[in-house]
Order: sequence, then structure tokens, then C-alpha cells
Amino acid sequence: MSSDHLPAEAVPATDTPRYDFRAAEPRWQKAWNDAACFRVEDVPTDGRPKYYVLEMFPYPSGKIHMGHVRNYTLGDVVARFKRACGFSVMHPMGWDAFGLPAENAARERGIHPGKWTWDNIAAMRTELKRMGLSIDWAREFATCDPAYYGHQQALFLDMLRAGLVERRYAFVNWDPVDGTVLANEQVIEGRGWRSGALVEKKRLSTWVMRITDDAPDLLAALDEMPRWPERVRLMQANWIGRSEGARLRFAVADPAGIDSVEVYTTRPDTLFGMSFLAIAAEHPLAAQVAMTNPGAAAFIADVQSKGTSEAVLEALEKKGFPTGVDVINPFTGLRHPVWIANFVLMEYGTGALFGCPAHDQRDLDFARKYDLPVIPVVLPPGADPQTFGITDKPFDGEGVAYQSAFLDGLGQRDAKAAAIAEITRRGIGQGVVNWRLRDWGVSRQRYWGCPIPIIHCETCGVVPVPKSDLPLILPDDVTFYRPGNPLDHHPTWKHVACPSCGKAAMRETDTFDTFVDSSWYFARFCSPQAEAPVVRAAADHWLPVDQYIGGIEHAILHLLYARYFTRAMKATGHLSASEPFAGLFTQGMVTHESYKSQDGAWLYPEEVVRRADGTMVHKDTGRDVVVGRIEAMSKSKRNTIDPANIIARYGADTARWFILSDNPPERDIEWTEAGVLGAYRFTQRLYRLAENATFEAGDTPAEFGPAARALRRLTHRTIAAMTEAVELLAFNVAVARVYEFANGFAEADKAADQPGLAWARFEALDAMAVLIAPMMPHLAEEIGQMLRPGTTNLVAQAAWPVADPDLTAAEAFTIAIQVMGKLRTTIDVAPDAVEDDVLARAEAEPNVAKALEGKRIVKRIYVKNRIVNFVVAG
RNA sequence: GCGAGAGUGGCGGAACGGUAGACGCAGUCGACUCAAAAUCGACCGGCGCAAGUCUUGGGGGUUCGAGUCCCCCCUCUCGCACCA
Repeated sequence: MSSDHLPAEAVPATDTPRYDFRAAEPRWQKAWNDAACFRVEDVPTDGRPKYYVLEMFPYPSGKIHMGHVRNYTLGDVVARFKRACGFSVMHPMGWDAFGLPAENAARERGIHPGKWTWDNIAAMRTELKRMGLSIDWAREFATCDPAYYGHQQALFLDMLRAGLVERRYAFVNWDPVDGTVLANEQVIEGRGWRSGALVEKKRLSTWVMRITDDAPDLLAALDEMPRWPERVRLMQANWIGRSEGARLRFAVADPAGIDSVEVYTTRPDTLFGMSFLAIAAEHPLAAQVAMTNPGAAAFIADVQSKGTSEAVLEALEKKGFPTGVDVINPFTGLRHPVWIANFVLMEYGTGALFGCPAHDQRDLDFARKYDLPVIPVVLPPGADPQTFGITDKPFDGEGVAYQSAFLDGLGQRDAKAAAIAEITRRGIGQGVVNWRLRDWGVSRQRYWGCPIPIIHCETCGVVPVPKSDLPLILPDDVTFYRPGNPLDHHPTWKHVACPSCGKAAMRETDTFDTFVDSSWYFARFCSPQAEAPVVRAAADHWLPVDQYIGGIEHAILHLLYARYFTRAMKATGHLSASEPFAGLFTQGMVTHESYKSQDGAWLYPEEVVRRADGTMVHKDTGRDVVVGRIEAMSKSKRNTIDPANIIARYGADTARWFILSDNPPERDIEWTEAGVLGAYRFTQRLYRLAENATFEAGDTPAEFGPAARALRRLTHRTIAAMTEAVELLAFNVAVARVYEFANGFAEADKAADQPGLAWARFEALDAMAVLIAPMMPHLAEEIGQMLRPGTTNLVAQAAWPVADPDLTAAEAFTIAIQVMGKLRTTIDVAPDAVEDDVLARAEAEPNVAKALEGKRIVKRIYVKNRIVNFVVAG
């Protein structure tokens, strides 16, 4: 045990702990392993219903953290519960093993990324196994293993052939610190999601997955996913971003080359309020103007150098440059200037828009800055058309069109329809649906990723690596002391003969975005050793995942990509399912107090000690410590607790029990030493209760004394309540029921001997063992052994108990007696009590009679077994 | 700005429209102990000696009855945000 360096006062002081988890936990882990309790077949034939539980697989950073403990405990409770309920449960584990930290380690410490990763996997596997998770370890794989990523390459080639993937020259988000391309989804407030560096625009050749083709289906299917959190579905819907509007062409007034500009608009009804047309810096018309206008060229260069990120930083200041070109408004025939503007995105719509300052904030800001006309064409309800005007706020609400010729008097909806009809009639455009979602660029200029299996030949162009040559393996001998992609610097790897013509050719040196790796691992788990990427029969049996569990931070990126990739695998004949995850649960974070020394340095919880008065002091220096906010555990704030230490000190069951007990799992949980100690004490208490109890197995006795009956009722009510709570993932409530059960059992333990009591105790403990097994599996086995010494049956394989309805029904009800909704007293009644009798008794209660005095009863409300309410007058 | 969610004792939180505060943590008192820890027992929202009375962010409403349903407001958290 490595607890020697831990503060002595934190070590649980119990005279002689009866339950020796240090011996028990490894013993039961071995027993489960020996009995292969958690193994399932790729294609099972036993006829049991399947249930696939999956937690988001970990990145092998080196150690497990509390977020992992929470994630895998939640999943394990579900897996063990479903298994006990008779399901054939697949619960696998793997490693999301490609990614930048491995390369950083290589640069900083001279370790090869592969060695670093595999060593981390080994260390974390050991830690995870100590948690006692019911995982089918035979299914384990790492995405950095050619045996995995080779199949990924094959999938990619299939998708390429099917037209789901294409090569594109495009402006990409370039992270100058990581030296790689980022997907839109990976740019947060203009910065790289990992490096935090300002993202630049760069034109590169990249591989793109055509996720936008599936945008309509990805959006529509969200409505058919009742077991996903509403919040996540909304986030995805917003991200996909469907909008309805129109495309229309504006004729250029004095054409010199380009003779029209097409815009996208969601407000065709405001066309009469147009005062300018704005185009993106990358727009072809801008390029044409720049050829003869140095000012325009300079402006374009300025916008492009700063990119979108700089704009965000500059408090979104709108800037434009007049091109001198005019366009003609098809509805009014008026001429309007074309501006190049820094806020127009080439990637959205058509890269051009018409400005209607009266009804759009951004257009209004722009118009005010450059002194362009502001013409209101929608009248707010109740406003006077003679006096209505726009000052600093546009009117973007629902109103009636005016000063708009044939649209006058129409509401927004009708005006839009009429405008689109007119645009269509004139053949200058049509109504369209537009999407915010961008295609998914998957090329990354990185070494530690899955190589993209493509060869570039001067004669043949883009040539796929023949499938017989897969897996295309990463070379091991790379160096990291130069910036950029080590694969590109490798002396020989990229030089290869063209598979088609045999001439010298070059390998693609980009690797896949690691989100590709995690977009199909759930499918690979179904047949992890297969020769093909997936065995159709296995995947069709197990998919979709019935319960997927992970952090909310993956609400968009990972989950959207995985949904798309599943569709792409279906389109290429690898799967039948369209949706990978039927049920999704997003867990809350694990938080902890943070501590700072007086000179402002963050301190680890191990470095501080709580004084009797609750203030904190630095252990070594004795100086006061500033207690900071309670926030998500992070290395930078040093407010982390190492799960390995907790498991060593208190055992896996304690860690599992605590992380389940305090909070609903979707909320953040604060890790506290006191809470853990409480959980630890409860493991000991349960053990003692079972150990000290007098119980007796055997046939159901014919007779039960009052205490025995009470205990039996508690047992069966607990079974019913636990079943419901676990089913709903309300684990904190399930924990509360176990506490109640234990308290009630302790009560019954003290009762005088009576018929059936010893048997009722056996029944209670027998149920207890199975009920707690999902949460505290090792302790459950210990109790199982006490009940049946020497048995080789494992609680892990026991069936979930079934509540006897005769025993869950209450023997009597305490019902509330109210007068005008105010509680006056309670009375106990039999379940089959007659209404009139209950009412009469209630009315006769002294407190009730007092409240009724001098009043006339107008109405008597009676809800069986619940409540009586007298409505009175006077 | 737009969208979503949440406000209940000292704390985490329970509560099919039906006795608000289950259960845990912390705390108080007692037993055991030379003492402490552990353990066991009692208490544990406010005011009140008590009978009572007030109490689920604030205000209104629906209802015999509202933490729960409806409307308005306040606060906090999260997500998105030059999207035309």
C-alpha cells in the first residue's frame, strides 16, 4: 500500500476494521475473472435479450482521474444491474490512444509516442481493474493499434469510393501552435480547443467527410431519440442550424466580368429596405475588384491575415470597403453599392448578403458607421407609419410590411412567401434551406494518428492504397525536434511506387483527426478481433448501444461525428443501424475545493490540513491557506484527488459508493474527505451487520412475528424501490434506500427472538447482497459468502430479486387530515377502510373538531390512503 | 443578444398536484472509555415555554389542496453567437 505519505489524520481510525477490503477486493476480482462472469460472445446464441452499456473510452493520459471513476462506476452499476435482470450485457473497454499529448511527451521528454501511450495504457488498465468493473476485458483494444486503425483505413477507402469523402482545397482553421488544421467544432472563440492559440486561415488540400449531405437526417432523427437529454438534442440541432430563406441574384449595374451576385437571405420580405450589398473578402467579385483597386486588395489582405479570430478579439468591429460596383434591386430597380465586409463569411450561404439596416442589428451598425440609408419596411404592431423610425435599435420582431409595394399589409410569414414567389416567378432565385453545419475536415498534420491511406501520383492523381496493403502502419523511426509533421520529414516513408502506374509517387502524410477513431469504436467492440472492420452479424446484434455514458463536453463534436460515421458505415454496407447510441446519459463533473498559499501558489489537498475551527493551514509551513472556489478538478488548480490513493486507502467499493451517493449523477459532485469517510464507515457497518446477525436459511416459515413481518415488508419495499431507482439512474435515491434498509435491518436485529425472524434476516441479507452488488460488488460477495459459506456461486451472477406484491402493500396508511388544505392531524387507517368511516373518524379528531367549530362543512375531499380535506364556510 | 436548465435546512439532496425536508454529511447531548477514535442511543429548518405559527428565490394566478401547473420578475449555471 502506498498510503504512507498521506496525512495521518486522514487515515480512517477504526479500532479493528472487520472488513478487510485489501484482501477481499483482489480476491473477488480474480474470482469474477476466473468464472468469466462478464464475457459475452460476438454473436450470442443463448436467446437472452441484449444490452450494450458503454462509457466513453478514456484517453490514456497516464492515470485515471475522478471523472473516470464516476463515469465507469455509473456504467458499471447499469451493466451489473441489467446482467442481474437477465440481460446478456456487453460492457467493453478500450483506449482512445492517438492524439497530441503523446507527441508533446515525445518532444518534451524524448519518449516515443507509442511507448508513452502503451505504458500509460498498462498503468491505467491496472488502476481500472482495481475498481472492480464488470468489463469484458477480452474486447479491449487501443485505437493506436494497427489492428484497429487498419480497419479504419479500409472504412475510409470504402467511403471514398462511395462518394462520402472528397479532397478539397479550402480555407482551413490553422492552429499555429499545434501546427495543424482544426475542424470548425474545434475552434472555440477563435482559438484552438487544445492549444488556446489564435486560429489563422490557411488554404490547404484536405480530406473532407461530406457530413452536410446528412444534415437533414441528422437533424430529423433527433426527434426520434427520446432517451437522449433534451439539452444535448437542442445543442446538436442548433449546431446543425437549419434556416429557411431564399437565394437570389442581383444584377451588377455596369458589369465588367461578373454580371451578377447571388445572396442568401432569411428575410426576403425586407428587400424593399435594402441599402447595400456586402460580400466576403474571399468572394470572386472581391478578387475581381482587387485586380484594379489597390485599396480593395489591401483591405482583403488585411481581413484574411486577421481571420475570423482577430475579429472576435476586436470586439466585433464591423469594417467594410466600397468596391465602386453597384447592383440593382430587382424589386425596386434602385442601385445599391457593393461593399467588401469583414463580417461576411464565405463559408455560409453564398458569401454575400444584402443589408437591410432597419431590421438587422449588424446591418444597422454597418450602415451607421458608413452613413448608409436606413429604410424601415416592417411596421411594429400599433406603430404609426408616419412617425415610426429607427434610431439605434433595429426592429426585428413580428410586424406588418409597408413601403413595400406588393408586400404591403402582409405579416412576416406571408410577406416572405410572397417575396419568394415573386423571386421565383422572375427566375432570379428560389426559396432554399440553408445549414450552419460545415463539412468535416479530417486531415491533420500530425504524426501520432491514423495515416490516411492515399498515394499522390503525378500521372494517376489520387490513388487509394490497395486494401491488401492495409494496415498502412506508422513508421516508428521519427524525430520530433523540427516543427511540423514528423511523417512529412521522414526520409523514406512517404516515397512509394504508385500502385496504379508504378512510377515514383508520394504518400499522403496527413493523419486522421482523432475524432474519426472514436466515431466507430463502439462498433468494433462487437467483434474486436475480426478480419473485417466489423462482423455484420455481431454489430447488428449488439448495436445500437443501449446506454452510452459520458461527459456533456462531447455533446456536439464526438456525438455528432459518431452519428454521421454510423450513417456512413451503413451507406457502405458495414452496419444496419443509423444511430449508434439509443440512450445517452451525460454525467456531471467531479469538483473539489481549491487552495492557495498566501503567495498565490495553488496547493494540492494533500498539502493542507483543516484546523478545528474549520480554517485551513499549510502542512509544511504552518501558514494560513486561502480556500478558493469549489470547481472541477484540474491539474492547473491542483484541486485533484488521485483515485489510486483513495482506492488504496478505503477500497474500490468506498470510492464507488461515495461517487454514487451524494448527488444525482447528472449534476456536479463535490469530492469531500468527510463524505468518503462516511462511505467507508458504511461499508464497515454493513459488513458488521451481516457478520453479527443471527440468520437461518431454509424453507419459508409458516409463521412470522411482528418484527419478522416488518423486516420482510422492508425487504420487499426496498427491492421495489431500488429497482425503480436504478432503472431511472437515480443512484443517489437508490443509495438512500440502502441506508434505510440497513437502518431497518439493525432495528430488526435487536428485536426479541420470534417466529420467522432468523429466516427474515436471511431473506433481507440475501436481497441486500444482490441489491448493493451493482454499487459495491466486492462487499456484496463477502455478504454472499457469509450467507452461504463456501459457496462457489457468485453474487455477480445472481438474479435481481423480485418484490412480493403482498409484502410491498402497506398494512396501514397514515393519512393526513386537513381543514381548508391545512394539516390538522394524521390518523392511521387500514388499506381497505371505508370512506365514511374514515371521514367520521377524521371529523372526530380533537384538533380537527376544534378547527371545524362554528363552521359549516361544504365539501369533504377524500383521496384513498392519502388525505382527507374538509372545505368549510362561515 | 439567442437558446436551455436550475434556485428546497449549515451542506449534498428527497418528495405520482396530497403530511415539505426521505437518506447522507456536518453539528449538539448522552452511553462506553483513564482519554480519544471507532461504535451505540437521542436530538437536529425559523420563531415560540407551549398550543401553535411561519417556511421550497420574489410577486400574482389555477385548485379543496401548489416545491410541483400557468403568468411576470430576480439570481445563478451551461451552450451558441458577425449565420445574412
